[in-house]
Amino acid sequence: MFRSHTCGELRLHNVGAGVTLAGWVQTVRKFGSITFVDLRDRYGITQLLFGETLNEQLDTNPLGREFVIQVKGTVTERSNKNTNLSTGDIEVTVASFTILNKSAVPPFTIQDDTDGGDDLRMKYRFLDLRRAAVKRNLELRYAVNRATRDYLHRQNFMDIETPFLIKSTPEGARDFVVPSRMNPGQFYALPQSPQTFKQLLMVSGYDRYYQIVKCFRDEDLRADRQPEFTQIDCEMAFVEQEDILNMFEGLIKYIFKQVKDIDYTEAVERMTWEDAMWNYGNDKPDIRFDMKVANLKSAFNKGGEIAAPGELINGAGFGVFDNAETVVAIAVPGAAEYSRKQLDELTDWVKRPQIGMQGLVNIKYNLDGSLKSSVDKFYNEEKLKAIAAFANAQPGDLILVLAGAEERTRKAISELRLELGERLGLRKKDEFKLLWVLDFPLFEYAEDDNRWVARHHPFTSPKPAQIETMINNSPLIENATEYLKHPYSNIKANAYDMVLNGNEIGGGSIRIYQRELQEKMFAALGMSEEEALHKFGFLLGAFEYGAPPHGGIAFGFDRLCAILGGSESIRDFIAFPKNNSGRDVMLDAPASIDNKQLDELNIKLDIK
RNA sequence: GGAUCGGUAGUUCAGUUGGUUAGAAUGCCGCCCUGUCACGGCGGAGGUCGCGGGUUCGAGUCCCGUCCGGUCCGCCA
Repeated sequence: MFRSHTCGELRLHNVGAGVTLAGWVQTVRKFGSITFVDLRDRYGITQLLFGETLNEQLDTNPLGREFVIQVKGTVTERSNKNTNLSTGDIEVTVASFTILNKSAVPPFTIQDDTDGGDDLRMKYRFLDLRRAAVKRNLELRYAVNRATRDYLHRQNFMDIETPFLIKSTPEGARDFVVPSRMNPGQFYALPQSPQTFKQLLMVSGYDRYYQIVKCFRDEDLRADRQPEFTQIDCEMAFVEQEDILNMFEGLIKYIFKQVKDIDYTEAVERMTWEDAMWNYGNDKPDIRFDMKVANLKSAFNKGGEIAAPGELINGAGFGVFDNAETVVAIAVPGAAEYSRKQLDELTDWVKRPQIGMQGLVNIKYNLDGSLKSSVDKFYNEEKLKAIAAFANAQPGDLILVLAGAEERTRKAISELRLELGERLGLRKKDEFKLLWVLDFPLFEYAEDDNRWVARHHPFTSPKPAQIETMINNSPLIENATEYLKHPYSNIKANAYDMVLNGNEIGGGSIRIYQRELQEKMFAALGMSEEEALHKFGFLLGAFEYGAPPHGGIAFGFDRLCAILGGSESIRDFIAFPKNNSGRDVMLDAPASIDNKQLDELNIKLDIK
């Protein structure tokens, strides 16, 4: 028997018991003739006491950090207890020990507050994983996994595996490709998601499917993006959007309860995509705090008069806002006291190339009701007051105004809102706020190709009332600059995103299930009939054999875990993640392969 | 594809306007220590300042190039 107990389970009631423990040496503390050793395994730490009789043996077989040892001894009550340790009431007085394996000195300390940098920890990930902090993340991940399976199983969902070696469909993200040795010159693609397979499963009658599954996308990475990542992929037949929303807010609430012991009893808020963009400048707003975006453009008319709040007047503003396509503002609560330096710093912040604004106008709405702005020469106090009213500002608030091109400005004010929310401590890590964003546009205009692309994916169904609009209008865009006037711009999709604290954690749609409509959709995306058949003939064919109405959703599993764990980076929640450049620094992958392999695959390299 | 920050001891970092022998903490090694748990005390070893080139009497420091890493923009149906 290697061990009778783990290093996390011995308590006072075990005192007197003879035990055998095995684990890693965390620390050695020597005091002349006695030595304390903290023994660590997955379950915890137990203090070992090596008495005088073992001194000679310790001298000839010294213990170092991360040595793997086995000890036999007796559980004894400590004279000095350690309240920071679950096993802190006891220690094991060692009778004999065996070094099972030695360890080189680890390149960083195996502690919560390790001295190792990210790069080093990734290179020695197997050591990093020994740290309790990382272990807790993986435990949380497993808890989310278990809760998900538990809930979906009880709702009659069936886990069905779908293939990883599939066909490339160059719509959307870049595919990872795998050469086929048996089919020279041909390649598999790794799935960006099991999308078409789960739809085929619906046609096959497996009306509730799920899979916690790896997906692959060959795009540039971020702290919250990996080339291979995990989705909770779900699909249901015979459902409407409402059924999906209910089923999956149930799932998330169940996960909250099981993993975080949070009773999320209130209904998940819902918001249309247009409202999200209008009020937050963002399709995934963080609604833990208010600070809504005020659209000042509507506050001015051509003559420079200011309209009453709520009264919409189209036309340009005046002064510094002349010619601006969009003028937006946020009222930052209690920030009227910001110093000149702080305001300058904020101005620099929005001028960074990542934000790309020309400048930032500020209006201080002082507690005494007076107003002071960076544009006093353009606006008298009365007008500033009207702006403040438009921005829903209270005395003590700082109103920040951005002006410029619609898309960029809206994105910038959204970033500014999040930044100030962060600085004011309004984005609390332990507060969780869910949101459904609904009614996304079906199409997006792709400037580069002058054509429509599916905003979600090409299997998403339009709102039923707008199917006619799609069928009866040609997708051709006569005048690229006026694509917004094309009827397709206004078609909304049966698509929905679930947003948690400003992060998109899941998205899905009610799918198209009739061949004709699906063909029409491919055509709308500029695909020829031939092309559509070549790429998606199998799906179109399947739709001819009794495809049921269906829809689904996919959650970003890694990201969900990271948010529940209070972290920005999903890497901390993946056992063996890749770095920023898609490299596994431990394996040193990707790597070149030898010529024999290349020959077998009929591949010749021509590296530029 | 682009922006930006960083690369100095095993590790995390400091290093002034370019100026004598490049420091701290921690880790490591040795000695001492019977109640520690971030143990403590004394001593010691440890450096191609990422790499290449340039400016200079002199470069860790300035310039150019390059490699590696972080963050972000583009991209991610």
